[in-house]
Amino acid sequence: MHDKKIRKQLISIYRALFRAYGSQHWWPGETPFEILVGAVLTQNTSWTNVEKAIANLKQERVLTFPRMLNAAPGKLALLIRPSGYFNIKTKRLRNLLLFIRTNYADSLVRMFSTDPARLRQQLLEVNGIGQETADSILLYVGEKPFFVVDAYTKRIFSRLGLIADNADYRTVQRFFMNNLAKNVNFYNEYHALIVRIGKDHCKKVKPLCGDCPIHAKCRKHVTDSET
DNA sequence: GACCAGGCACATC
DNA sequence: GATGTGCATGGT
Repeated sequence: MHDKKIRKQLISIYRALFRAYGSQHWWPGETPFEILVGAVLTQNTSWTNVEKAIANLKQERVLTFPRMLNAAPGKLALLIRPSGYFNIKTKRLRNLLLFIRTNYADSLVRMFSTDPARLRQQLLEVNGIGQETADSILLYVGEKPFFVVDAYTKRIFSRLGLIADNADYRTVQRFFMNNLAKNVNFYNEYHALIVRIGKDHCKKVKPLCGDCPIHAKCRKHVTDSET
């Protein structure tokens, strides 16, 4: 196989991004619980809106496990309103917390001391927790080496010709995890850098590749696909 | 005023 | 199994 070439390419893309943007210091959040909540709130939502919601939660002092679960759902919904989908996200947050209460006695430490692969399966059974949210929780809260795949990841790496444009989540995740060392800090930074460049250069319709760090490859692929 | 954002579940074919 | 739709706020 040409695995070696692909690995080198993935590393060189990472290096180019890191040179351009430096460390992203992810996940933005002060406590594991804040990161956990942020993972749900940011579903299909810009982080600036999530920040407003989290600020509300902090101000009303409900950003702890017991207080959030004790809060009236209506009040919780009101506080997270700026992050959008506030009714469904209220349910999702409560589903997640109730899952942790039932299975791990309100303890994130206890939760992450179980087998990570098994925990991933459990998280996916919680209504409202899909693959990206589960992996974000595992990586950024639990510090388990799961590569997080998001819309930017698929967009960028399919444009680079490294994955199929219709590849499903697990396929893309395996692509990265089979070709990169399973290292938490590395996965953390790589995903954060992908989001960073995605915001600037990889809009849905027209990728803006003017000064993008992986510009040459990116432009080449875009040119190819438009001809 | 359209379009998009660090998804997910559910309905329908 | 693929494809479509509701969920909702705030920034560009």
